[in-house]
Amino acid sequence: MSSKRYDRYDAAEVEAKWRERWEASGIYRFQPNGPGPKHYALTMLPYPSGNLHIGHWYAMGPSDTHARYMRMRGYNVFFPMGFDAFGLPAENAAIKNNLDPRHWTYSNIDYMRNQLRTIGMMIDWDQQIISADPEYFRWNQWFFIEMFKRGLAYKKFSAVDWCPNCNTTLAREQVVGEDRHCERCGTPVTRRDLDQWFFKITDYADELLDFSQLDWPERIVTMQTNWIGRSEGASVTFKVADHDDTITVFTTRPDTLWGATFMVLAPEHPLVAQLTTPEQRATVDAYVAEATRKTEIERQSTEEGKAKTGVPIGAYAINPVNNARIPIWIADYVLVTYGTGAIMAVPGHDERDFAFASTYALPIVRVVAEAEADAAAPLTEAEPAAGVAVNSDFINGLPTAAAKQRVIEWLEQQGIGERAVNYRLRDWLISRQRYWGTPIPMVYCAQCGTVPLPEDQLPLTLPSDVDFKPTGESPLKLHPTWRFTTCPECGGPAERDTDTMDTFVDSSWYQCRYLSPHYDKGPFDPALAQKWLPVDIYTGGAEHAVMHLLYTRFWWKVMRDLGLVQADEPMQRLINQGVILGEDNNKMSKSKGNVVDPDMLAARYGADAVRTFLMFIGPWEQGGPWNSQGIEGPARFLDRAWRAVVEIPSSTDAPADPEALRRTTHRTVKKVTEGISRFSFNTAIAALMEFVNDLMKLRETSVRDTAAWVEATTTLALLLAPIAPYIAEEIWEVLGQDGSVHLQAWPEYDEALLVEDEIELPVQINGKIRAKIMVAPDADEATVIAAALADERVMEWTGGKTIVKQIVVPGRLVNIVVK
RNA sequence: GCCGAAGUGGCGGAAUGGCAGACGCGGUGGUCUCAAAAACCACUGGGAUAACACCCGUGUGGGUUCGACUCCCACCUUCGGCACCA
Repeated sequence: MSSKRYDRYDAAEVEAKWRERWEASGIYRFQPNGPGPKHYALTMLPYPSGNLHIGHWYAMGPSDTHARYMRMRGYNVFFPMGFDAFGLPAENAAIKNNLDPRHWTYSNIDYMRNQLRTIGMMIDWDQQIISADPEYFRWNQWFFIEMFKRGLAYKKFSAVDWCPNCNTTLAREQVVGEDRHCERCGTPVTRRDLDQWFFKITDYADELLDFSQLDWPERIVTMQTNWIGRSEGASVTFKVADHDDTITVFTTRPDTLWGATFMVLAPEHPLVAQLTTPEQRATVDAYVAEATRKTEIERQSTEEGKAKTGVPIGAYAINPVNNARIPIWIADYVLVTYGTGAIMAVPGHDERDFAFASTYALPIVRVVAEAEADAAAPLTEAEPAAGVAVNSDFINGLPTAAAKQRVIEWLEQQGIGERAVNYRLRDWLISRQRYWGTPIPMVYCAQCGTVPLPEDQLPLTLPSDVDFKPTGESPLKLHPTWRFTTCPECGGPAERDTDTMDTFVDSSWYQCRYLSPHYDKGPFDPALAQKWLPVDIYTGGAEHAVMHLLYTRFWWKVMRDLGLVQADEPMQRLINQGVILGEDNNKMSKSKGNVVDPDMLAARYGADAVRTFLMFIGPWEQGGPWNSQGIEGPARFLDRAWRAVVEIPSSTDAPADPEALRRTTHRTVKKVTEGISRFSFNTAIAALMEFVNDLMKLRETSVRDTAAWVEATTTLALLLAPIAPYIAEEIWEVLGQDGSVHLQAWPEYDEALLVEDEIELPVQINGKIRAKIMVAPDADEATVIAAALADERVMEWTGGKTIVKQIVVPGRLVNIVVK
């Protein structure tokens, strides 16, 4: 042991030292062909807002801990980082402060990269990607064109969601909440009719519903499943009386066709205008106008089931099963965006139809009952439950499931319907009327139509001399020259698409690009992709459940179908960390004044302490409130760990058992190993705290001069390495060990050392603990019971009573049941 | 309304059928100091007691079990997600 005195651990100094040394020695460099099985650990890349907040630390520190742990376990770990650099804040800053979004973004990135370095992650910055780099977004454009060629990218004129604050359209996933507000800024969206680009994610709807190859949180699986919203049923075509037109509806209950007593079209349904009779024209026009106004302003305020409104259009449809003339109505409870925008109304067995029929005195017929005999039972409310068909001709008596099948067969025979599946999922709208994104690489030519740019014209970059005005039109459209070009096919005059892509495009495939960020023969190097993809563990927030996490699965499947990747899913395992709240238990926000500044904390306590505390707060997946006093605990713990190793005790005369220390060491290895491997960082740290507490006591005993002490302290450094990488490295160095602690193998524990010579066993009488006995851990049942019954306290409780039963759980307890 | 998760000391949490409250924060008392800070030591769920014994205790009410924070049923509360999806 050196005679040097280490009296204070100076986190700032030590951390700065190791940051430099690590970077100089390149211990975190990506080694694509290095030894060990590959492990690709990925954490969601940050947006370069300009400042790293505590939530970033919470997401990244523990991810880094697990990645470091895997590396010490012998895996060749890739744990990259980059920046999701396109997006509105940069452009809004441009408008507000007259700053170039490019400059704003890239200077933020430089600043944040330094903040990220502070955390102490094992990032190889040579692998970084920045999505706003032309060498990156060029491949967004390449993918777009590939998808266009395969019909997976298409342009459509339709009613779309518009955020009046962000001044752009949004994808359906990006409109949230009851009031249908913009996911980004919270402003309620409106509707606009626009010509926009879509990615055909619905082509993959069924495959996206298959989660069998994923180890993802149940919550996310459920959210995606609900979002995709598959429902099975039939499409049925109704003739319109005295018209050549037909109306097709989607129903999940073809078995209730005999109960369809009217039909309802969405007010926006294209046939409304043609079918409305002259007498009804005025009423219908007024209703349609009102519905349009409502949808634009407040959409459907879903005051559950209340006040369903509608008007008849004067036309009638023919119910194909019984040739009944049923009136056609329009009502805004039927949505033009779902199914065919038209329904057959079965008031007897659908709550909404029942409410509507009740309001407008339309006939209600029972066609499902609990038993055939109940065919005439009155209906006082809708009965959507399954049963048996009644009043339904050839399906009478059939249970609902069989009845559905029978009717579908009949419809198919008649040629008026077929089995059909409907999804709630809509295609992904990716056009954005903004500047700071990937330009859409398409050209519109009067002669040749819509033409993709040839590959040698990629990347199509953004002009820098742009006037940023929140006009609702893309600044690219207002640029004097940018949009004007020549047609790649005929060479004639043509115009570019002036919208840019949704920034969720950037993050849909970025994990592939990290492997070869400067590769220029394709989106990524296929050899590296072959070895390193898919991602093994992906960590990040759950707020992306039906946006990024759905888009990236879709994108991956497209890449697979393009032959770029092999697996079926992009990220094997997903862990969602929780959210760090302010001390007041509210979401951190500047306006609430409850924001915690990680830079300040790192300066005061050290990055190690901040990391450790964040992991110690509680289960990572749960998040929780910050506690500015709470960080003192982990800070003290690290300081004590340091002192346990370096402080020279005044005396080591007190006797102690080195074997007991060895057992403690090995038990700690087991607990920490189990904790980190199941992302239960808090219990791993608690085990280390106990260990350090023990070491603090034992350092003033004779064990300090034994091999057991050396084993304990080196093990401490190793176990601490993934959690608090700086202090672990410093301890490692002080212990005189060679190389970096981060290049060492994770310690193994010896099972034999986990066993105590003698254990304390609680003895219960009738399920209540009354005594404790000392026995050998492997003592047999008879021995244990004998020892228990011989115990003085046990005899007091059993005296004069009959022993009915004796339960011995080896190593855990004894229970004696008496009467 | 539907779906999902969660309710444990003053606080964050631990224990997933076997000693409830590990570990940490906070608190109380003490040591050191001229004093303070830091550090260290002891105690810290409630009742009761001089102290022990003992009794109660994991949202509420039932149940299963030798034994339940843990499993089952019903309910309450909180937080998320979806919400006229035919």
